[in-house]
Amino acid sequence: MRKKRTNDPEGMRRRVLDVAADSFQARGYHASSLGDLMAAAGVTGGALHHHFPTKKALALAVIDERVAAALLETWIAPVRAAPSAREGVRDVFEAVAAELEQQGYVRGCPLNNLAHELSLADDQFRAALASIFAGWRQAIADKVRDDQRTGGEGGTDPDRFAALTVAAYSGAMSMAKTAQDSGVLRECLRGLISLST
Amino acid sequence: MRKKRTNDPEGMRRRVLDVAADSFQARGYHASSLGDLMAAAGVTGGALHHHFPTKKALALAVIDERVAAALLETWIAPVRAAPSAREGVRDVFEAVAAELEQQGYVRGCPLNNLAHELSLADDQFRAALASIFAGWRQAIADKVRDDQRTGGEGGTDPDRFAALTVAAYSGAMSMAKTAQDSGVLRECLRGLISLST
DNA sequence: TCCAAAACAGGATGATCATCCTGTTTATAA
DNA sequence: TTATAAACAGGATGATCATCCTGTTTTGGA
Repeated sequence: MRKKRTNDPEGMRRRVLDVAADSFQARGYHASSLGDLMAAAGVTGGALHHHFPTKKALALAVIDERVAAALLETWIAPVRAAPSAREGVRDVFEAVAAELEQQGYVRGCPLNNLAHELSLADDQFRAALASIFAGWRQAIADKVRDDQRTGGEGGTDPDRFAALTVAAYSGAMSMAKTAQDSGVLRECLRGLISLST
Repeated sequence: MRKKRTNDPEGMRRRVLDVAADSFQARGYHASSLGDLMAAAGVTGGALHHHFPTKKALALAVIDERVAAALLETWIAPVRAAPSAREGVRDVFEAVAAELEQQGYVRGCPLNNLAHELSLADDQFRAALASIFAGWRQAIADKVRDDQRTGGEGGTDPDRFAALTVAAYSGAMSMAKTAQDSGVLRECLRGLISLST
């Protein structure tokens, strides 16, 4: 019997973060036990504790590295790349709605899920989540300002539009998750569009 | 030493529900231990178990009796009593914002807080919360239809307006809670109004 | 008055969970 | 090669928690 082991700190860290991000979104922070995460990731207690000394440290890493990245990928980057803020917002709503429809269930927005459970519990959690919200809003507002500089988009207040968009999306996802029906997303998008044209 | 005790089933049930509703909103369902609730309500384990056999039963009672009642009081009744749907919505937003400003902190919307934590965990929770959301939207949509019947309110789609309003409010409260700043509520309200006039 | 059921008391129990601790193995740099 | 730290293993521990159980008191009806 040969003994073999290959140390792979980055890979192990990544696997734990993958499993934790998934479980936190599906079951929430408190309902996700470290034992479950260890089993799901195929990681021992010692390894987990080495990379993340506490559960809180793990959650902060999930927020900083996974939740922020997910928002960048599904919202911020597409809006920046879109021809206009309004078109970008519409496309993201529709893309998310389409994805939810084909997967058949709604787990909600990772940012909102964690924000509700953690922002009152711990100020470090709160601050980390708040800064992601702020970056989200700013990306949309900046895009509106860009549109205004290059001719389009009349007198829309960029910050108001951004706040309303983020709020409408977050709230729509809340309802979609609770009803397990992504139709609300499209309904809210139509409301946003029909009001602003 | 005289022994005295006055049975007060309704009062005891009410006190437990008060404490539980408060704690569920402030700390969430999982982070609220029955021991804490017992201490805060001044109730023994036997009494608690007599009125609510399980923690889940307690939470369902909180949802059905307290969360639903809170929404009726702060949203549905004011909107129904308002001269128009739009004015009702605006007044509620402003009333809530004013209340949050004077109390100095934001605990979020009880319905949304519980919806995020519980709707994926248990289908009975999910269904109870979803029906409250549905009633909320319907009350607003009905008010719009009333307005249209009595002359006002042009071609606004009642269901779209209701969905957008509830989503915007829920999402704005999410952000306000995470940022601990009620300003977002007013910002979103301005966005809603400026788009719809 | 008497009795059965409801209301309440308070401790027991077993399971769960996050953290910690003591080792062992692998990588790195001198 | 060797020393040192990082990476990993796996069990121990103590605390917490929801539920249950046995017993006592109160209440309302017969």
